[in-house]
Amino acid sequence: MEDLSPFIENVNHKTRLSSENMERLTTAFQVVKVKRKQLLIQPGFVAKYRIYVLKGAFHSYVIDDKGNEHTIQFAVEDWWLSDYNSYIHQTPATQFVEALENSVILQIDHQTEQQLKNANWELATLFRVMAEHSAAYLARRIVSNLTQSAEERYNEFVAKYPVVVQRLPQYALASYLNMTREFLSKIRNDKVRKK
Amino acid sequence: MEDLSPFIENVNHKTRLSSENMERLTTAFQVVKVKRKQLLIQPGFVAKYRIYVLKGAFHSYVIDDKGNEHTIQFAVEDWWLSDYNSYIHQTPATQFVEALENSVILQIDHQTEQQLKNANWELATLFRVMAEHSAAYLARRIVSNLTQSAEERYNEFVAKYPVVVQRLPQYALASYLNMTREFLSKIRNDKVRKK
DNA sequence: GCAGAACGATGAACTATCTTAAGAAAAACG
DNA sequence: CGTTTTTCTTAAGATAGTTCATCGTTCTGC
Repeated sequence: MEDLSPFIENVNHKTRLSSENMERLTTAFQVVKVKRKQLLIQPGFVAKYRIYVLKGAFHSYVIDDKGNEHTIQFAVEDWWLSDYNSYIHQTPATQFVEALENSVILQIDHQTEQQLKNANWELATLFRVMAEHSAAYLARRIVSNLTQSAEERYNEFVAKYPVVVQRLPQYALASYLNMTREFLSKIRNDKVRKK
Repeated sequence: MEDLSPFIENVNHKTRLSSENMERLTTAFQVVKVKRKQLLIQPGFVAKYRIYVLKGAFHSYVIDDKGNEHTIQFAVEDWWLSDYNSYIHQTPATQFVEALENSVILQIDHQTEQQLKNANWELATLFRVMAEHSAAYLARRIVSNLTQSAEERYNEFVAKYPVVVQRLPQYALASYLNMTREFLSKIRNDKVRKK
């Protein structure tokens, strides 16, 4: 049996739910174990699930015309993840969502989410707040990509998520920060030498 | 008297409202005329309003440490705009929102929006759908910034918003596409010569 | 615990994009 | 309208970031 308390706290932090509604919500999610390298979402298929990470790490990425992989999003414990375009609009995904470690997730499928939102005020509010927070977060990320140099973006990420950095493969972090793995390697090393 | 029909259609396209609720919604917005160069939102002040453009054009931008302006977002007729981080979380803004032309907007203040969302199911749904669409849109934009070259980003923008391009100052478009005005100028000219 | 694969470091050559500067064109506004 | 201000173009030199190729290291699955 998995411990759902991080999930419950995460949700209550967005909007306080009555215990019946929390019960409704948690039973709407399934616990799923996922092996490293396993794909949860693939281009061409509609993203059926919204995912919450109980344990482990994921990244979502696209592959461009030249065959290069670009990490769009990370998720470790207590983070949410999907291909939002695909999930929200129920259109075919363009992203891969892949486990970076053996992981345990909670997932809710789109149809169940719709039912909850239509049937229940508090739960509708929860999903609204989640969408608002996502939008605000993505807007911040766009600003940082528009205004900062590669090195500044790296420094910001390290400052914000010092623990996460340790767990991510460097090539994935590099492409998330919009630079090559080689250049990230150089940045890190220049930093060490300066000391 | 302004014609609100584009606004009404825009809203109904997101979620169908009963006529009473549409009435509630429209009366919650104020019509405001704005002169070119006028600022609707400024860094340091909390963004009080969510803005819908009835007529005219706007851009939001930040100014970085070196004094360079970066356009984050455009809005012409039938688009929505704010500093979402500031508006959603009611924290001080980091962006300017400036009129590029003499314009007419509809605006709703944060408190009124909260009241509508708390009092009314349909209207809460509307704002949820808006947030979901914003998040999905911003996610697409991040992907395009991560995977495309400067020229590809420009081509995509022209293909998507051919009319809008005509109306925007080139310096604003350049910074929105994450390049210098000079480089955008070069791209456009190379294109003409190739013909 | 070992073999094979995946990952990270390094350096040299290269290129996309930026910077600076100055003049030309266009637009704003009295 | 005319003039003042803003925006756009051009071009040369500079640089942040990429590409490619290679090698050592670290995982990882069996």
